[in-house]
Amino acid sequence: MTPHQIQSSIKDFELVEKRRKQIIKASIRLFKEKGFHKTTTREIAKESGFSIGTLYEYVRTKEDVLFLVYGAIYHKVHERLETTIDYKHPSIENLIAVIESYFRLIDDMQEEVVIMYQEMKSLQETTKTYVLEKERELVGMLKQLIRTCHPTGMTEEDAELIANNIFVQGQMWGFRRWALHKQFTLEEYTASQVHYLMRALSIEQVDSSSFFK
Amino acid sequence: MTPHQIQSSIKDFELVEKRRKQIIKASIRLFKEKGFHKTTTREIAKESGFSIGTLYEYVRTKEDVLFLVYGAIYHKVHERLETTIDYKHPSIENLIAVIESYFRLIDDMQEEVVIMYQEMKSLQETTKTYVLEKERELVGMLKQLIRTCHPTGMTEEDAELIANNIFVQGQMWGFRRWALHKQFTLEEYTASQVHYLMRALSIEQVDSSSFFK
Amino acid sequence: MTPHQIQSSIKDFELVEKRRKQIIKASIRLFKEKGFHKTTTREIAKESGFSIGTLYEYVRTKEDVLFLVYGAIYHKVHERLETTIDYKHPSIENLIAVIESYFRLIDDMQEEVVIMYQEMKSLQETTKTYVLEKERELVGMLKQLIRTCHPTGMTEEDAELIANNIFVQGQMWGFRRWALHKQFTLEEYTASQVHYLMRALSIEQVDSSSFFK
Amino acid sequence: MTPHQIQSSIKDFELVEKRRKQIIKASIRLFKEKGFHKTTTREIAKESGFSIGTLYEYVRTKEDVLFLVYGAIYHKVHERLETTIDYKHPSIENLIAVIESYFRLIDDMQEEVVIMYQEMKSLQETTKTYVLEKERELVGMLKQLIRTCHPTGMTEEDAELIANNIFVQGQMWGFRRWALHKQFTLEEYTASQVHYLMRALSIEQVDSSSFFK
DNA sequence: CATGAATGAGGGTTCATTCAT
DNA sequence: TATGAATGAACCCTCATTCAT
Repeated sequence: MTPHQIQSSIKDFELVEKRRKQIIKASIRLFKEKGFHKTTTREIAKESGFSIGTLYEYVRTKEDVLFLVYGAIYHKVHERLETTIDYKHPSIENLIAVIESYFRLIDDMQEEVVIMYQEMKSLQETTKTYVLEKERELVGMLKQLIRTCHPTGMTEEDAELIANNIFVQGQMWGFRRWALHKQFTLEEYTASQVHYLMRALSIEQVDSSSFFK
Repeated sequence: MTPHQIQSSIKDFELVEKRRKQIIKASIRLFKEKGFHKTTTREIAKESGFSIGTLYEYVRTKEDVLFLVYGAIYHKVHERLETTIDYKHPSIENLIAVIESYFRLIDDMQEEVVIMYQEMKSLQETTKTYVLEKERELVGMLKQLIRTCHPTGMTEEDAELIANNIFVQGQMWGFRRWALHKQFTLEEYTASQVHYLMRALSIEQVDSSSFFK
Repeated sequence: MTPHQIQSSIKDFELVEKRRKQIIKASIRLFKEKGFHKTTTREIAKESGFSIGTLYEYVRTKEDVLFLVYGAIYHKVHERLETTIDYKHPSIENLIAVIESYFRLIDDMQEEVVIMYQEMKSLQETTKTYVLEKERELVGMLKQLIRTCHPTGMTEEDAELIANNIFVQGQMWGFRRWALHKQFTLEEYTASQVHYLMRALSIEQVDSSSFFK
Repeated sequence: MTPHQIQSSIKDFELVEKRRKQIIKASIRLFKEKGFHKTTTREIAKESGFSIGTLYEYVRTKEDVLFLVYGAIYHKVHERLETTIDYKHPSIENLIAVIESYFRLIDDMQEEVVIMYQEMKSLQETTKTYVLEKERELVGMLKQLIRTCHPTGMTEEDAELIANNIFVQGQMWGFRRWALHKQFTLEEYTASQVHYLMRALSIEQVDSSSFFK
């Protein structure tokens, strides 16, 4: 199941898209503030700019709303990775660029990241499966890049671990900002993590990024 | 505010302790299964072995229960770090031992970790403050060890980052097990993370741990 | 008020008739299956072959639909009695023929009968009045026939009672089929009821009907 | 499933009985007036004399309430038949007495009878099965009496038919009172139906009942 | 101290009806 | 005439919390 398959009684496809965007935007705003459970469907409807009845024309259940939000977040991340990864000429430089770009995206979406981690238990099995699938896909993209760009090659497992580390370090910036933001700007955080990553990968750090000189 | 300050109408302090232990145990079992929100106070009372009325003699609100659970979890982690860290003779070997020990604890408490991440938004401000305080304390312990054991010294910031990384990598083992457990045993995971950490810290890996040879 | 007086915003009378026939047909199908209350206006519109908006061009409220259905059912029964009753030469034979014919109609309309009995409470006062009026009219037709065909005459009350009995026995075949259809075919049921009726009326049963020999 | 098996979260069995009696009484009052569907659970609670929350301590769903009502009605009828039927000395006189007694009961419970017929479609399969089962049982009691008391014996089918007729004629007095009560008192109605029944059974009417002389 | 019956605010969802296009 | 998106009152049910026993 994907977010696009959520049933709606509205026939006009473009309208569905438009309204769902409204719903997603409103929901993120609300979920950030109060969490999924404490947000009522009425609030979602109101913040979306229409009535409760209308909300339920575009969504079957409250959980659908959460699913829509997940879908939107993953879509954003996927898009970002997709456009930044240089599949044709994988390189350490590209890996670094991808990390920077990914961290910057997370910085923009800080709260969304928090939502993702907090509400997974609220999903039913089918939707949870989809979400995990999506996560795996994203991590897979990083992993692939790591393997192909590493000069001496890496085992599947090592690449998996590093990819997960990078992925989570990105999210960390979102969900542990109370711990990190006092000491780091985004740029510093990124630079440091990249720095340690390069060392971990035993790669001579080059001046590839604008952050190092 | 600390968990011990939660008000109870019962005078007998030991009884309070005993009952709260029952509550915590029961709650963790239930929260693991269905999450905090979908668990009812009635269920908590029943699983704890007494009536709903009695539950409310030892706790003022449902949130208190969550707070009690958080307190118990932090206590466990704190205790573990406390007993493993060798304050008198900090060393890389000790750091590795601490990491191993911490990861092993997380492995035992996998679900508890999930609970922590999922329900923070449910906490009210005062309790949330306490929880973050506690986290900072735990990360601080790691940070301190890292700084003191590093041969050439580290900046405050670098130590903070590394400590956070380690802390989160531990939790990762709990909340991303669907991604990691297929490829790694706990031992492999620990070994790999330690391996990369050592490289990141530019430390010649020694056979200090039972996991390396 | 009669079903024909239900207001419609459409001017074209023939179109109104046509659309209402569609509505009635669709509604009966749906009411049979799920009852009036559990059938939604949207479903009625869809099953009728047009949009919800269109439905409301031909009907003012959901209750109007029910009223339309009642009207159609009564019309059918009325028509049947009308064409079978021999007003000019009332006779026991004709009474029997009418009963047979009526029972056969009920057999065809089993579910419609059920609908009638189950949803009367849903009607508002004005429509309920109409429905009861209609019932009285139908029973009156039977009653008239009974009085005129009885050799020795009957009191008003006795005829009323017998007419009601016959009327209800017909409906019984519809709404108690779970009890009756196991033991009787329609023919057997009719024959038996007629048989006992004749005895009750102290009439020597003749071979008037195809069912007796 | 029987009404007694409806789950309740209340442990005190006697209290459950008491509260359910209140619910049944209140519900009958309301269902009579507005029908099952137009009666809200809040109204039931209020009329029962307690809060909506309390209602749901004694009943799981609104349908349970309907089921409780059915159960109560059947219980009454069953009890009446049970105490009136003379199993040891079945006789025409006893049959007549039973009919009189049954009709009188129906007269007392007129509205309840209406409820029964109108809301069956609202029952889910399991409860519907129970209800039909109960009906069969009641009709079966009448049938048995008819067979055993008839001087020359009757076929199974004939007894079934007559029993159903009697049963439905009783109910008729309840649900067609708009048609019958103008012309008959209960006593007259009973007398007439018994009169025709005796003729139908070819039994010389005796002065067995107080209604004939 | 323990019990569990009672409470009622509030939540998710439905659906008859309207009205601009 | 026909459409279908929009509306919001109202429904059923849950569950944290209280309090008399």
